[in-house]
Amino acid sequence: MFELAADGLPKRGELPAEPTQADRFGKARTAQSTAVMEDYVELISDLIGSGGEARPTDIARRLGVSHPTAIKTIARLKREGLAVAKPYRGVFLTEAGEHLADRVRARHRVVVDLLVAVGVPRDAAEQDAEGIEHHVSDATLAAFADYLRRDR
Amino acid sequence: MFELAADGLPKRGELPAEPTQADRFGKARTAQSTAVMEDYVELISDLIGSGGEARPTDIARRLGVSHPTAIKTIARLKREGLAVAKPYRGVFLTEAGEHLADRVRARHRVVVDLLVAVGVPRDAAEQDAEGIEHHVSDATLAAFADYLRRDR
DNA sequence: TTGTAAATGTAGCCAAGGCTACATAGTATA
DNA sequence: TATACTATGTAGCCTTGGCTACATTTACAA
Ligand SMILES: [Mn+2]
Ligand SMILES: [Mn+2]
Ligand SMILES: [Mn+2]
Ligand SMILES: [Mn+2]
Repeated sequence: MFELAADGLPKRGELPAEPTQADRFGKARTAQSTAVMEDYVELISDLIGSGGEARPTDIARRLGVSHPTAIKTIARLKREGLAVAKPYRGVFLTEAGEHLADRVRARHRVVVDLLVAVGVPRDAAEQDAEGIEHHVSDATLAAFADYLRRDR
Repeated sequence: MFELAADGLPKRGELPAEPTQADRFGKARTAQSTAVMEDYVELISDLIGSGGEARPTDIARRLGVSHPTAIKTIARLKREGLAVAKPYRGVFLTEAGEHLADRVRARHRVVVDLLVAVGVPRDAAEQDAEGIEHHVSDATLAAFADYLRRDR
């Protein structure tokens, strides 16, 4: 079974060898696994930025999930070093969490703007961006930003 | 708790009332839950279309997952009426599965083309499309197609 | 201050989608 | 045909991210 890439085509020789279809699917799965945490840190940052505090109940309502679900995901954020929270006090972001929130928010905005710029109706753009954003790589994000700069 | 939308803004009165942030997150989660099945039916259709048969081992290798994982997901496809398979025979798509595969394949192509058209490098476009495609609504897809028609 | 409502937390369940280890069935070859 | 390799299937485990039901804590108002 050597000398055959996963898509069935013969390898052309030396490495690095272009990414296989399996690589692409794997990366898409990885991106997906970070999507929930990205939405949480973005939302927590927004809540703190506007109202002052991010309570689990508010987070749950805004995300449309039950409060135990929100609490469990917040526990994961803490485990991963993105947030801190003490019982009955609000949730706060660590430095790492803030940085992630900033990047996620910027990317969200660029994705919506790009969609609108190519003609997607505002509502659909807002809706679809919520999922699309988590699969936009740095290279694609840069291309989107370039396009928007050229376009306007 | 009446008269307040989930984002804290007062409702303007009659229905339908614009989608809340919670609605958007919810729909993004729904889209995600269909992503794996979409990739499977597209791949099964491709394998049958080119080689003639879609064996669980080939499916697993192309997706970059273990074969038990592939078999379990194929079982789900059968449960949902998208595929049929008998032990030690290949996997086949039902009418519904074929239709889904056709739509998914078309959408995949449009997404890649759109990304390339706005300036995303080919590699990044191929990669990111694998995740993005599952979050592109019909409205957005139509806008993409329009853009491509205008553009070229 | 005391009583109630809201917020928070805990326990325990589920399905999806991963995995490894092992068993069985088919296929090809010596 | 006997044997070995490959493909398929099964069992059992894990994590994520949902949920409901119930317990506890806090905040607020009477
Ligand atoms: Mn999102
Ligand atoms: Mn977002
Ligand atoms: Mn895909
Ligand atoms: Mn695809």
